[in-house]
Amino acid sequence: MRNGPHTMSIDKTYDPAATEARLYSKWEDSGAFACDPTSKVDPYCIMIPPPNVTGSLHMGHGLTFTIQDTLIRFARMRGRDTLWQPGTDHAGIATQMVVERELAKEGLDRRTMGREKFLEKVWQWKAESGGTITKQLRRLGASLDWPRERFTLDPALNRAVNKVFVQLYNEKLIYKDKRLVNWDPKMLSAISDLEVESKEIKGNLWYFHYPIDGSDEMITVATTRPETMLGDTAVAVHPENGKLKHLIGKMVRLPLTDRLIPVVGDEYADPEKGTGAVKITPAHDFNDFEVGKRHNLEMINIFDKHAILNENTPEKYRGMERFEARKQIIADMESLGLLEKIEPHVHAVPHGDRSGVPIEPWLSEQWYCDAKTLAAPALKAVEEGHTKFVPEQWTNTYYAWMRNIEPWCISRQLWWGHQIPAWYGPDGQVFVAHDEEEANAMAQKAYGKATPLTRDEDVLDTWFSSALWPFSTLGWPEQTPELERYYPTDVLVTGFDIIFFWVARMMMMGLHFMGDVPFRTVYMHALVRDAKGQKMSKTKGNVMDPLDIIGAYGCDALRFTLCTLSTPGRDIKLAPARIESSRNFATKLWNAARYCQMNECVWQADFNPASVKQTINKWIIGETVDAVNKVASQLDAYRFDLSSHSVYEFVWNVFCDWYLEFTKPILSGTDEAAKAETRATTAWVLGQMLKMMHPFMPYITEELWEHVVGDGTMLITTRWPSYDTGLATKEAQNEMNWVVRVITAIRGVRAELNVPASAKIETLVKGASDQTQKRLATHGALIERLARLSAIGETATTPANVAQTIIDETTFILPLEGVIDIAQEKERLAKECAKWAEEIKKVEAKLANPSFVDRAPEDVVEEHKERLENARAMVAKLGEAQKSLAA
RNA sequence: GGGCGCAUAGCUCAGUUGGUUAGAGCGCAUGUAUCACACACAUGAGGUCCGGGGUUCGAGUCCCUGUGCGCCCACCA
Repeated sequence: MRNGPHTMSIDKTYDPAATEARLYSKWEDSGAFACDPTSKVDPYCIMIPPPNVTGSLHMGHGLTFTIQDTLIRFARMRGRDTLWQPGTDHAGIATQMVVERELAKEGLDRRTMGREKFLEKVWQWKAESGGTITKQLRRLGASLDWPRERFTLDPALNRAVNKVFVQLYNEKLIYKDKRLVNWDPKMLSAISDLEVESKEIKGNLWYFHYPIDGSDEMITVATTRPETMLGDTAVAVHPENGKLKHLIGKMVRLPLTDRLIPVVGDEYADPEKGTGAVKITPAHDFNDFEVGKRHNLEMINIFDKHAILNENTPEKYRGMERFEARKQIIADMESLGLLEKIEPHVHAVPHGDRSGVPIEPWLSEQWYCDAKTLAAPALKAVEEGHTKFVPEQWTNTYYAWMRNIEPWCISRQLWWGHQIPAWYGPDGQVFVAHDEEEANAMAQKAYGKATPLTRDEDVLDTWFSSALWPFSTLGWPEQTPELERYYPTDVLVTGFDIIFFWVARMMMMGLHFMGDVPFRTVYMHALVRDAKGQKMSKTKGNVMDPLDIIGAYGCDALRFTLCTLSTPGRDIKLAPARIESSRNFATKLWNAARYCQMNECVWQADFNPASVKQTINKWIIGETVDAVNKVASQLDAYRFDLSSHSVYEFVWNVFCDWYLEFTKPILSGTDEAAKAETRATTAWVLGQMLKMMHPFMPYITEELWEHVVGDGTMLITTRWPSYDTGLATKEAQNEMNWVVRVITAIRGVRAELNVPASAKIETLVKGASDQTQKRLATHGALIERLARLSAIGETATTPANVAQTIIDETTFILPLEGVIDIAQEKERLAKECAKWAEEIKKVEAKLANPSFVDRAPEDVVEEHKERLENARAMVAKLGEAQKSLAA
C-alpha cells in the first residue's frame, strides 16, 4: 500500500522543538538554501541587513528576517534561483564600546593596551560571540545561503572599501576638511549628523551684560551655554535692528577675558529672539561658524577632545570640565554684576546616539564624502521608478533627505573598523592608495626617494562599508558570476529607522560603482512594540525575546503572528494572545492532517484535479485554486497580513470547518468510487495547503509533507502550485454555498430555540424547486449529519406550531410542536421579518430616486431590483410562517 | 518651524477602482465530552466607521477642515 516515511503515523501532538532542530539541519545539509550561479532560471536575491556581529536576536530581527525568509521561500518554490545573502556587520562604535566595557571589568583600558593588542581582543570577542546571532537566525528557520556568509571586515570587503575610497578620493568626492564636526567627548570621535539625537532639555537662558569698550553702555546677550563665552569673538546684531544697529563697529570688552571683540551686523541675529544681540562663538556653534566665516572672525577653540577647557581660556578655568566651567562662569559673572537674569528655557540639545552625552561642535580635521554629488543619481533613480518603496510614502522621506543632504563625515577616531587608506609623508603630504605598497611607490615618486610614511589612524564610519554590501558581498571589484547574476537585487527588507543610514547610502554607492540601483524594491516594515504599543526596552522590562517565544509556542507560531500583524503603515503590537492563536492554528493544521491519515487519504502523485466527479471535491479544488492564487498575489504585493489571513481562512474556515465535515458521510459510506476520489482529493488539497503555508510556517508544513507525501521530496524545494483557473466552477461553488446556508440556518434555529445539540430532529421541506430537490438528493445525508437531523421529508402544507427557516424559494420546517415556545418563535420570525422590511425600505427608496436609476450603472440598478424582489419574497414567506404559528 | 502616518466592535486590526445587511482574531454570552482537533465545535450579542462641512444617484472609502495620538527632519540666543 503506502511506502516511505509517511507510513509512520502522525503523533497526537506536534512537537515544535524536535521538528525545528531536525528539519533545519536537513534543509541546510541538503543544499536547499544554496543559490546556483550557473542556473538558467530567473534569479531572486535578498541581501540580509547585516546584524551586528556581537548582537543577539531581538523581536525587530524576528520580524525582518521572518519577512525575508517568507519572500525567499516563496520565490524558491516558484522556481527562482534564490540567494539570500547572509552576513554580519562589524558595527564600529557599538562593538568597540562593548569590548571596552568587557576590558574595563578586567581593569584594562584600550589606550594602555595599544591599538594592536586591543584589536586582537576585539577579534577574539568576535570569534567567541559572533556565532550567536547566526545560530539564532537558524532557529528562526531563516534559509540563508550560509557558505556565502560575509563579514563587513573580511579582507575581501576591505579591498572593496579601499577601492571605493581611492576612486572617490581621485574623483574629489572624498576630501579632507577642517571644520566643525559633531564631536562626541566620550567616544572621543567625530560622528555624522545622523548619529546625533536631539533631546529636549530643561535648561536656562542666562542673560549676560558685555560692556561696550570706551563707554558706559552695555550690550546684553542671552545664552544657554555660558561656558562658550570664553570663545566668543564677536557679538552680532541684525543690520536693520533699530535699537542695536548703532553698536555695529564698536568693540566689546569680553568679561572674564582681556579680549576686545567687535559688534558685527549679521542677519543671523534675530531681533525677535533673546535680546536681539547674540554672542558669536565660531569654534563651538554651527551657526556661529558661518557668521565667523562671513566676518572673518577669529576662531578660538576652548575645549580639548574631552571637552575640558584648554590653554586658550583664562588660567582659572583651564582643566575644568565643561559643565563645571559653566557653573563657575555664571558665578563669576554674577559677582561682577554682569548677570542680568536667568530664565528657565526648554531647548533641544544634541546627544551622541551611542554615548548618550551632549555632543560638542568642535573644530577638527576630518574626512568627508561629497554626498550631495552622489545623491543626485540616487534621487533620479527613484524618481524614474528604478527603485520603488513599499509602502510608497517612504519615497517622500527619501526625497526630502536626499535633497537636503549635507557632506558626510566618514572618519571616526576609533580603532575597530576599516582603517582609512591614506598615508602621510613627513611634510604632511597625503597618499591615498589601495595598500601600503602602492602608497610607498607614490611617495617614492613624489619625494624622489623611499620615504617612511605614517598611516592615517582613523577608521571609516561603519555605514561606509555597509553602503557597499549589495555588491561587495558578491565579490566586487572582481567581475564574478554572482555579481553579474544577482545585482541588482530584487528587494531590500528593512526598518524605516535606517533609511538614511543605510538605504540611501547603498543607493548612492550602488549607482556610482555598479551603474545600477542595488535593489528594485525597498520594503519598509514597521517597528515591533509590546501589546500596549510601547517600545520594547530593557529598562521598561517589556522585552519579548523571540527565542523564548519560539520555545513556548514554536517558531511557526511566532513567524505566522508577525506576518499577520504586518500591516503597512502600522506598528506591530505583539500580544501573547495573538501568538497563542497562531499556535492554535498550527495545531489545527496538525489535527486536520491526522484526520486525513486516519481516513487513509493517500497522496497520489498522478492525481488529476480536473477528473473529479463529486461536487464536494470539485468545490474544494476550486476553492484551493482560488486560495493559492490569492495568497500568491497578496505576497507579490508584500501584504503579509492579508496573505497569511487568506491562508488561515482557507485552512480553518473552508477546509476544516466544511470540507472535512463534508467528507465524513462519504468516507463512512459505501460508495467505493466516491470514497476513493474523496480520499485522493483530500490528500491533494492537504498537499496544496502545505505548499501555500510553507513560506509562513516552514517547519510544521515540512514535517507534515513527510507524512503526507513521503516520497523523499522536501517541501522547501517543491514547486508552488499553478493551475488552470478553470478548475473553479461556479456550479459547484453555488451548490456547496447553498448546502452551507441550509446547515447554518437550521443550526441557528435549533440553537435559538434551545433544541439540545444531541437531539436529532426531522425536517420537512416545502416549495422546493427542481434544483433544490436535486441538491437535496445529492447532499441530504450530509445536511442531516451536519444539521443533526433524523430525516428530511417533504410537505405541501405547513403543519401548525412549527419552526421555519427560509433558504431561497424553499421553506425548511422543523416540526417541533410541544418542544418550542410559540411566543419565542414568533418573536424570532418577527425580528427576521423586520430586518428584511428594513432592507425593502432602503432599496425602494433608492429605486424611487430617478437620478439613481438614471446615473448608476445598469448592473448596480439591476442588482438593487433583485435585492428588492428577494427581500419582498422573504417578507412574504416569513409572514406566512408567522401566520401558521398563530393558527 | 517643515513633513509623514494613524483614528472602524470591549481589545488588536482588515476593508481593493466609491456600490448587497461594514468583516476577522481575541475577549464576552449560551450550549456541546460528536469517532482530527476543548489549542476544539456550534450559536449569538456587540458598530454614531473621531467631529464638522463638501463632491456624488450613492462615502468607512474621495476633497476641505477641526480634534486626538504617534513618528521623522530642523532647532543649543
